Amino acid sequence: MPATMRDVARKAGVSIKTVSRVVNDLGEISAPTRQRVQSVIQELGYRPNVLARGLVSGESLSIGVLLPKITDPFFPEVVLGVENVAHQHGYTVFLCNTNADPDQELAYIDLLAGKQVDGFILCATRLTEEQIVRVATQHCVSVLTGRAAVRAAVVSIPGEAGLREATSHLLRLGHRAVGYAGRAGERVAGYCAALREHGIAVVEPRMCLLPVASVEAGCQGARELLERAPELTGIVCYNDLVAIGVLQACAGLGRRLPQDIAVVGFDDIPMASLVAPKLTTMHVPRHTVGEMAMDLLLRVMAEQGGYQERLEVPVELVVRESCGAARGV
Amino acid sequence: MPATMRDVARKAGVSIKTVSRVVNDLGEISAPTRQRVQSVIQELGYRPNVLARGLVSGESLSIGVLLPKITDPFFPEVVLGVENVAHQHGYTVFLCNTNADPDQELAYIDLLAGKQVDGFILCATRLTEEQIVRVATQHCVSVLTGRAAVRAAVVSIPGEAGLREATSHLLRLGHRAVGYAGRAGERVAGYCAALREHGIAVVEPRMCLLPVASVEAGCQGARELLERAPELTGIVCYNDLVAIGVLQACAGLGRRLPQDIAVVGFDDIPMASLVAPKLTTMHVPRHTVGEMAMDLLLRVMAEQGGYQERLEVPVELVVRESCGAARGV
DNA sequence: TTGTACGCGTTATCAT
DNA sequence: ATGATAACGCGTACAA
Repeated sequence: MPATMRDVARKAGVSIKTVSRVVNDLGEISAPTRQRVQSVIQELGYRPNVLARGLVSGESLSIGVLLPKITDPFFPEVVLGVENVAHQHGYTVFLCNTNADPDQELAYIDLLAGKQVDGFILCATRLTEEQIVRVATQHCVSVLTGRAAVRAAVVSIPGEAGLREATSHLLRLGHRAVGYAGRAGERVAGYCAALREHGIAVVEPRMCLLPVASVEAGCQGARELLERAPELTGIVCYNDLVAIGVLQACAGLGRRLPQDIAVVGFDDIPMASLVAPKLTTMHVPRHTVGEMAMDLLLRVMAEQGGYQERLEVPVELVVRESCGAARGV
Repeated sequence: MPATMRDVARKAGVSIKTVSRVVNDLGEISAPTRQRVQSVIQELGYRPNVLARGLVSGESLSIGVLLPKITDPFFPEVVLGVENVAHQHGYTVFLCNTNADPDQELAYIDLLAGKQVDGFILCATRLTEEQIVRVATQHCVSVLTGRAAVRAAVVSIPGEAGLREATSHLLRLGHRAVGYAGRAGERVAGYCAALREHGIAVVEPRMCLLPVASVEAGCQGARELLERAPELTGIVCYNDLVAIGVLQACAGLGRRLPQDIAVVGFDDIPMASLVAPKLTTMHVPRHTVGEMAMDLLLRVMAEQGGYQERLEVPVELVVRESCGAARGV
């Protein structure tokens, strides 16, 4: 059993309150007493019980980070960024994998609320906007999402603008038959918008909507897509995982990159520059994103309620090899 | 402010204890009372304060997972495995990045001890064995390491045996001039052992000892290594990151794989099968490893003290393309 | 079946 | 400068 304040107090021959004073460095205490207490603390290896302290103060100095799955290469760097600033401010982070299941998200929020966490960071949440708002009114929350309208404190990844840029890149390179592979949502919208801007018709068979964004799904999807629309000379993807799957499918089908077909990804995960050919992709500063999310949460917690703000993550096209226009790394 | 037991008790017109009884489902209560209390609980959205409960019970139902950096692709899957079984048993996990710095490890252990965590999982710890033992006597600890002798509860990754197998593979393929790139420790030892078994001299210049195991370090190291020992026809690596770095260096130097030179990695991280050529490597069942570590910790926590056990992780050679003997994926 | 009283380790109020 | 004492929210003896 670890030593308590009482133990220290007894052994030092002072009251509990006095021990509390030296532990919390509250001044109002004589030098000799402080010395004595401090040495007893050392001797007993006393360490304050943060839980008991939290019971009084009402804060646990812990936060919860919810994400679909830490094995998705997008998240580790984000989590690192979150943890860095959290730790800097005295917070510890609970990591929770929700499997992209809203019920599990809700369950975890409940669980952590019971542990009195001071705030939540919801990454790529699958909750409805209504649910998010509800959670945000009951707790301090910062949301990391690609979705457009969320009335909460959100760090927003501009999926639509990003895919618009990616698509435009291919279009500018002269591609006309450009397809899309990935999940539904803002990102396809960006793809469609770019086509329209360039006066190109959006045709259904050139889009392959995937339920999940993984290498396997991308590979399978690309196979179907290229069978359905063999005229494609370019494919823009929901993210890098899908793009890598597309790469594999092309390799299997004997379509060479970038000569026969161009591929663009999104996220710039570490893998992106290691596959062959190196992936052209939209770079997302994931570590910074994590820092932004935590910084934002700190503000939400400071405001204590209903705080709203919207931060846009800067994304940037990184041209590599997979689209035949290598200008950089 | 969330509702407390007292609020519920007052509103339901019963005592606190009665509320406690229904919350903890302790029987000894009449059906109508239970009904009434339960409905008030719903109404007020009451949720037990786990911290307060822990103050009494002495357990927080939280554990801490310490690792160098979650962005190292080895860890996410491990953490997922840990969290899966932790969650199954009612535990929540604090994730802590220690930057491979023993001081930060110790600091985090102290911090989490203050939060009354019930146990720690130390991944790839940089603590000395003495320090580990000390921590393990004060707390419930399970250690994930490649190191040989640690008197604690450990999940051991057989680095020596693994590298012996990797090296032997190249040797069996006819390679004689085989080098090593990576950190010092058991793994080089395995490399040396394999050479000796095959009657090949261990020569210093063929080994490149790296301070860190990263793609960059591997790339740089391989450049130096191949300059120093151009006769090499094979390089076994500390892990896949280093191996991928070696791949890059070879590409830069115009050495083709696997014709000119063979490369073997360790860990079988997701990237390993996505780079070109696909990496031959020692597969480590990382998700299982995480489960093992948490299962072990559960046993340690159950025993309450000085529990020792040693689990060996099964590793397995996966032959792909990078060593010119593709037989599988 | 239900309630009272105390303790868990800490902070905070108010005396002294 | 120092110390009683009452919270904080909950479990557990022990009564009633």
